[in-house]
Amino acid sequence: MEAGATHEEPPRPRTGRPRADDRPLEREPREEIVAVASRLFAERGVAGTTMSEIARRSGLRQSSVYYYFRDKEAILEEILGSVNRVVLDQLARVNAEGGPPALRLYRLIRLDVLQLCAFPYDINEISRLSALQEERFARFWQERRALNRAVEELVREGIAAGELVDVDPRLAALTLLANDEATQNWHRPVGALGQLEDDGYEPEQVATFSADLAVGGLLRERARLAALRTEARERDPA
Amino acid sequence: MEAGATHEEPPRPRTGRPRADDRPLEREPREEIVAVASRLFAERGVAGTTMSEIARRSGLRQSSVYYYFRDKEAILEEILGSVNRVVLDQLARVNAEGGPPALRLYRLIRLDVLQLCAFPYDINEISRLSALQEERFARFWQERRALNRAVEELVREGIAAGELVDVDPRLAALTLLANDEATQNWHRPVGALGQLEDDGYEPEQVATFSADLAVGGLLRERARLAALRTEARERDPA
DNA sequence: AGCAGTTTCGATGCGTCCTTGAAACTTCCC
DNA sequence: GGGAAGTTTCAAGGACGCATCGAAACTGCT
Repeated sequence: MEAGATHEEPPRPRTGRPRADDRPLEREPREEIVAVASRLFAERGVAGTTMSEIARRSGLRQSSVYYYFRDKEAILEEILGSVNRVVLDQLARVNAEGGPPALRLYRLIRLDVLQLCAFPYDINEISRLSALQEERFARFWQERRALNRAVEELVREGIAAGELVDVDPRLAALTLLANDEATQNWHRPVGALGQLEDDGYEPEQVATFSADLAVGGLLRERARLAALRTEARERDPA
Repeated sequence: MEAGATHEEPPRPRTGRPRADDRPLEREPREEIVAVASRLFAERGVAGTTMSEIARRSGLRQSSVYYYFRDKEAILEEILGSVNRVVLDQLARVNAEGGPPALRLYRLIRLDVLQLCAFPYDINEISRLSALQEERFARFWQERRALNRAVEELVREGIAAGELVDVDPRLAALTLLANDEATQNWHRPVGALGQLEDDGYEPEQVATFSADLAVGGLLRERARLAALRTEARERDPA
């Protein structure tokens, strides 16, 4: 992990008892488990995903997963640890680059939806689970609240600058972020909401449309929207 | 149930073995179960709700629930049977009353959000569950698709009439309805997303804001929005 | 060769929940 | 009063999934 050897690492023999399932492993077992679990959680929900299944798809036996994670929720914790971080980082970057609030808001929404399409999760179920174990998911909620405050501030700035119509910034932030989370409900790479014949819209289309709708609904001069869209796409290519 | 006696029905002695829990029952056991389950499903999810808990809150023992419903999902089926029906009925009424497409769209969104705030459910979990048993939830999805098509048509009309900007009606319908379902993610009468300090916005505020944002984002002349809002509120008082 | 460290396995205990079946207690009607 | 029908309870049967434990199978070093 320290020097060189970034490509074509020769499959150095792993220490420890060999697996019963002898598929060659592509990445670190821990990462593999997280990737597999992430997908399954989104597809079937946390409650609906068994440790057996996670193990099976990771090329392990059920009990071996416990070598890497204390329990199922430890896996979830790891997944949730990065979800909001990514968006918060993007936000920081967008704010650092500057530009009018409306543009920054547009960019953030678009990026948020793209991120959620790539790593979907059911905010609702997360919420229910974390209600049971507040401490364990404290960080997730803390970052989620930070995101809310940031969007709130963005809206506030936009109003002050005369770019956006006069709305309640807090209510707007809550609604905008909830809408982002909703998008992935029906636009899922796999499985869910398959009942909805969603015609396979690409994440890019979905993200752009969501941003258009949201910012379009807040902008005083709708004519500016096209310019915002163009600039956002240029600055944040997929 | 046939004639008169709509108020102050004397608690006519029920036939059958008396309950261990001797609270007087306010409504038909079946209805009581549905009401209780509906609340619990929204609060903890279907998977997270036990038949024991449903029974307990309905004043019954666990196994007695099976006298009324074959299994847990039969209760869910009953709940989902009405969820979309209500909105579809409202839509039919709105369309019958006529008026410009933008107004009808505004009214529908507002009513939809109000309905979802009153009877929240996790569309995501429903989707996962129904994927496992397609037939049982066929009606729900059928009606959900009808709703999608109706909104699509509304948007199409609005564009044709020159009221709305030129968007993909299908993508718009999917997004708008998903957004409605999102609102209840954070605006819950009880429990969920409590981590989000949502300042107790009233359903009316939430619904109006959602409709403002959505229709505002589609309307060519944003100046018309205030009038639409006023008229919608008059025609559909809470 | 042998010991230490690492990774995995198989078996098992435990708890939880769903579901069923037979019996108990009630009112209703003949 | 007695049988029929309706409603509920108690008790028990399964199924299933989480989590733990001790042992097994490997590498690497001495």
